[in-house]
Amino acid sequence: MTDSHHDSSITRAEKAAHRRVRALGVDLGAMDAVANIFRAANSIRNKAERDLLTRHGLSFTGFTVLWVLWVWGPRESHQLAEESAVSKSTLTGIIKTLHSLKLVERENHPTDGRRLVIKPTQKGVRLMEELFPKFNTLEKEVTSGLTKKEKSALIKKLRTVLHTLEG
Amino acid sequence: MTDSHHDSSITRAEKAAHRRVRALGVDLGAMDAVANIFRAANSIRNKAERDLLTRHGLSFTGFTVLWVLWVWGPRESHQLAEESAVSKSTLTGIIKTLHSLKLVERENHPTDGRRLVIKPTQKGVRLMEELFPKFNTLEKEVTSGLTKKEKSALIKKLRTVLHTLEG
DNA sequence: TTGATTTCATTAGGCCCCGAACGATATCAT
DNA sequence: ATGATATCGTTCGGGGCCTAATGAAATCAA
Repeated sequence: MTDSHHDSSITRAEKAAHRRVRALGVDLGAMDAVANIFRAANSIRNKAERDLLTRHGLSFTGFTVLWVLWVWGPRESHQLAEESAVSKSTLTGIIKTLHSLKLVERENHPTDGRRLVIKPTQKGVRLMEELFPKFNTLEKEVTSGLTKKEKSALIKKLRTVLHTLEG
Repeated sequence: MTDSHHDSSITRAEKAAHRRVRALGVDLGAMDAVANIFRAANSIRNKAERDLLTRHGLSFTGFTVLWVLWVWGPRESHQLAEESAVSKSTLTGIIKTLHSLKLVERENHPTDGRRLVIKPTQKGVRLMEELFPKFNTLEKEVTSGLTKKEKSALIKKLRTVLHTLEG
């Protein structure tokens, strides 16, 4: 049906949406692009939680925060919130959960009594060393329908969207 | 730096992540593809809630559910949950919220006492007729860095990911 | 130095989100 | 017909998620 060997055909939901909005002068390309970004993100998140994270008591966001700590090392709370793309109050709750799992520690800032430094524990580091390769395997699986070149093209387009949003 | 006129350069966060996992034999293309899908979805969701939905008392998911009802017409509860990509128990809460806003009605199924039919109210339909064009404008904005052809290519690749996940 | 302002993390309140357990209804077997 | 099974939506318990309000600590002003 297409010139590709991958299955990328339109879904029933998309067809119905097109029918509904056809008369409204809508940009269907923009609509489908955004809708499919959400569908893909939801699907991948659910799969990761189901197949990998829930058994360790981790939510996807908890995993993300621990990942950021693993990549960047100990961080102050507000930096960690920003790099994890959650609010400070959300982070308070996440850190509480991760702390109860003994995956992170809180330390007082050496000179500023208001600030908090979060660092991964040895257990947290070990968990990421175990989990991250498995997570990457999952990432490989869900993108296995795309060639290396196609993945690069996808990444580039998504970055363009992000730069548009930030600019 | 690239052959494109759009800004799609790598971010500081991506560079740090690459440094951290370089030695682990990881598929960076798969990693960046998935990470950027999440970043894009989060950014667009936040923007839509902030600029458009919160003032109407709608969450992004509430908007999605109302959108599904608008596109498909009255739906049984379990269908609506599936098409909105939320669990049944989540839908119960969403419907409660939408009902308190007088945007949807619940009706008993004509022959099966267990089932529930959800339908948008006139107010719900009017709100979608007002909101959807604005939402599409936002969709156009966030994808304005891409040509029509690039949008098609993006859509196609995301559908491939979704078909891989479902298959 | 001490009062006002700023900048931190946390709490409070409200909704979203899930799986598991629950009650009600429908269906199937016998 | 009636007991067992399956299928609905809801409730419950526990987090995630936000903004606004709060309280503690640092800084600035005079």
